Amino acid sequence: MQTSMDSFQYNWKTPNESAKSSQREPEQVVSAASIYFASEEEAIGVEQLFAEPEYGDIVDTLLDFNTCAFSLPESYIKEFSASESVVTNSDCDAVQRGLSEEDKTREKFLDGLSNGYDENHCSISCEDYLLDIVLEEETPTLDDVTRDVSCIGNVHLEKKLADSEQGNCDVHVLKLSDASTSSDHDALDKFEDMSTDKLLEVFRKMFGHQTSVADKQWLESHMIFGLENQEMSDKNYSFPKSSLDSSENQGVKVPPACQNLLTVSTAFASIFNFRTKPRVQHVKRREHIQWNSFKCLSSAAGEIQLDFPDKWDSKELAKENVKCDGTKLGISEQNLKCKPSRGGFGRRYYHRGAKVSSQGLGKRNFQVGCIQIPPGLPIEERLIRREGHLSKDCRAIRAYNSNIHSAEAQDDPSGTLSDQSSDNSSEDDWTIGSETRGTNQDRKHNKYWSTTEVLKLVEGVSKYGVGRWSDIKRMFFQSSVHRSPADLKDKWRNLLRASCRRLQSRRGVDAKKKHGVSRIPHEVLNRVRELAVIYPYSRKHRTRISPTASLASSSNVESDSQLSMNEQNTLNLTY
DNA sequence: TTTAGGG
DNA sequence: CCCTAAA
Repeated sequence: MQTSMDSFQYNWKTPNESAKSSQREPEQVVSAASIYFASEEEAIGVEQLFAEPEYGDIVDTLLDFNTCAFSLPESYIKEFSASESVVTNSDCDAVQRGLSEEDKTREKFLDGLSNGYDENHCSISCEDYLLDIVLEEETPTLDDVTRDVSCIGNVHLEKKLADSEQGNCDVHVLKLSDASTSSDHDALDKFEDMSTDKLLEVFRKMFGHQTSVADKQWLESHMIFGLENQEMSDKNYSFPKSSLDSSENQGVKVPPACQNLLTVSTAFASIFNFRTKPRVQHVKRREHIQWNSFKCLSSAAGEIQLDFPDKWDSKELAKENVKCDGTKLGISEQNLKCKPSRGGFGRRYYHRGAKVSSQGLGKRNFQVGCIQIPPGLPIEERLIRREGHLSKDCRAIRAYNSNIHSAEAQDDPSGTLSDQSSDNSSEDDWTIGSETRGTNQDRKHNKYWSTTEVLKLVEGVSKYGVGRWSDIKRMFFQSSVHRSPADLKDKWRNLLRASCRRLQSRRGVDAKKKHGVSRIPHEVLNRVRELAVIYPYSRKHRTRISPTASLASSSNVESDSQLSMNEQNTLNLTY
């Protein structure tokens, strides 16, 4: 059986020793590691842990070594646990004896260290600790243990043969600071005078618990350090002057080198105190679809700092949110956008930082976030239908539903509608306007206005006047679900513009006629103009029209006379 | 909810 | 057609 040490990546033993020990008694190669705590707090934490009754048995033998092992990956821990690694030079059997018995206890001990403890944190602490460990390949002399002051900011791990005559028992001394050695020569001298047994006894009195570690050096170091910690606590964590090598250390200031020690010791303290260090909470930026929620949250909270994407405009969204298209995944587009970033028709995306008004979202309370609709699940349009006018959300949902039922008609079921027979003729000559424009499925319908519809609109305006779009809709477009009062208004405005354009530039109109864009009969346009005179659209609109109209009238006498003539006709017209 | 008006 | 402010 190989020694556990051999598998340890750090070469705890010199090759010589390793060979020696494996030659002799491979299974009895033992190592002991001692930890010198750099602060009293840490030492107390360990002491308290050791004082736990259930751990009392293993404390004496496994404690220090487990401390090291715990800093290692689990595999190492297992290996360490498997090998009864801590043996005193005085009693190697004790460990073996206790091991089988204390196996469970030790596991519990190790579990306890990590129990309720964030694994990451633990490993981080251990990593930090390990990073600071510097192993010495050379076998230090006895003097090194006592004199060596490696305050280079690193833990100095010294491997030492505690007793060359009992070479099968290694003692690894893990020093966190040199404070113990150089400064307290007095104490050290005292301890040196003691016999090992005496030291053991003193140690037990000092620390209040039993230990089977009978290595003299180990005992001395621990006791000296204990004394030092006492001193250190009195000085409020300022290191003893002597402990800080040559440079004088004044007051509370801790030299950088020793800050490292504190770091290390903190790692230990946190482990032994079962305390979790406060961890930095990272706010991860999530998918774009949820980003708006984050944004609103942040604005609500006011303090949360988020990593906003640099680019949050239409193009990025269009690229990255393809899957988020409301028509594809049932996510209402309205919830993805806040403010128009580009004009025109078609899909629009919104700049960051804009507000979403409740109006834009309809009645429902989808202020932020998105509507997740399970695929394949149709949505009840009626729930959000408003009086023949489909809300935007409803339209998006309709588009979604129409995707599901591909064969379904574009019109709504119309079961709620009263009469449809009246304008069958007008619906015949609808032309789908945007079919050539790509997939603008989120638009309402893209149906060009037919001539009959325009006539109906003119009729309605002549009857109700301009502005009573709801009435006109109710009277003349009752069955036309796709024509909302707003649509009528818009169409009227367009008609008005068209009529003015015609006066303004005959060439432009002709060109448009060539392209088939305008198929509105002249008579209709003239009639529109008449009505515009009778029913002023609005002051703003008039001011916009009037200059052109006056211009047209001045340049074109015929149209002017025509206008007056039409005015006359208007009075006689009965629709 | 409807209308006006900007886009 | 869409969107929003205002009524």
